[in-house]
Amino acid sequence: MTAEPRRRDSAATRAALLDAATALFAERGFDHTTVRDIAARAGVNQALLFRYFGSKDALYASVMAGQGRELLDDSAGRLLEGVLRRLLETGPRQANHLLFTALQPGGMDNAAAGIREELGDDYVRALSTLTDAENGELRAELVLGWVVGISMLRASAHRDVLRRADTEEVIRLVLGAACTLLERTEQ
Amino acid sequence: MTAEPRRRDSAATRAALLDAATALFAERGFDHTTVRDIAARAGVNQALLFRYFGSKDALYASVMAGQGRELLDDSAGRLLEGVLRRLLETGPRQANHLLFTALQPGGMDNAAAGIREELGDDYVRALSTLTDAENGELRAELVLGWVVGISMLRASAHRDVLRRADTEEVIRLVLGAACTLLERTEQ
DNA sequence: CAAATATGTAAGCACCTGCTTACATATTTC
DNA sequence: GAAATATGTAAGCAGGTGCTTACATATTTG
Repeated sequence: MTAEPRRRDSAATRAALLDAATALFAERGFDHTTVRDIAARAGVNQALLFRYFGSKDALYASVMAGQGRELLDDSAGRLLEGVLRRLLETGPRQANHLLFTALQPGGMDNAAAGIREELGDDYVRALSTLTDAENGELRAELVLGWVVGISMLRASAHRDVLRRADTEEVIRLVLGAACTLLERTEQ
Repeated sequence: MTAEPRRRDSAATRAALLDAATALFAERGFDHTTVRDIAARAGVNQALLFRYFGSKDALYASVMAGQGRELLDDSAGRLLEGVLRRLLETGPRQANHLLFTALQPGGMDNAAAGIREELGDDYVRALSTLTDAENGELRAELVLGWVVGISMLRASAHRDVLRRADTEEVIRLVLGAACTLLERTEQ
């Protein structure tokens, strides 16, 4: 078994491209990330991006398919708390979380658009299980919106109140307010 | 009395450009609005955009200076309700309100960046007068984040729960939850 | 009226973008 | 080992972007 890295390894370069794209899309958003940026960070020729993924949109779709649901890994009850904690604990640099690049308007072709739609639905569905009010979907959507907004503000270059704030304090405040919307609190 | 429109009128074309830019930035965001789009909607030659405003960034700064504070026109107590109502009552097309284009990451030069900073501060300052908790600023920032997130979700192409929802119902839910943050509370 | 100035127009430049092509070199297959 | 294939590289294309320039025409000024 030769453990030496092969001088050519399609799987490795594919993975490097995916990692670089994930990081850059999260940092800068879709529009402000160029295929040359991605290839450079991956240490790879940019033509390979198109050989392995076909287009920038398709690469974005791959990124979202792999990473977009990471925040959903919590049990239903602790979902909101888990989402907030992960959001608040990520470094300021990647504060503009991937999920929320999906909400930016315009751009994006149909392949990527399909992924976006599913993703939002998944979060809303998970959140709406937390309440049995008749308008549970709306309540869940409002809570999702809160998380989105907090993420946006954290990513905003000039506003640092949220970046400097204590994680536990933020979680306490948000959960306290949100539980008036999601009637069943964490168990 | 010549009430006839003059064949050449710098003030009028300047205003037309400003109006067109305001609408397009709100609809599509900064990046997805081109100077040619703006000039076309204004019915004006695009070179005039640069004669009257200097650059696309400077035009954006002018737009924000003029319109960005429109949501602030309410008395302090009713601020949140007023902001929400205006937000929810604007047509879906311009749902991506101007204020929130300012939160998109990257891009934007220094002229525009200065305006953005002030703007957010104004909203937070207005909101933080509503609570006397020691971390009032953080609480205000969280509430601002909620408004931002709701606006983002409304603007998102594929999610229409918030667009179809009853305005009064949304306001009732958000105010009910937010008052646990902004009321004169414990501690 | 004539000169000076303000306003409008068409064309294009320099740069960046996603993407493609032609080719070189490594790796596998027979 | 030779042919076939997989992987990497350099260069460039077509289209879009913000912005500039050279010029035409309307309006104001003396």
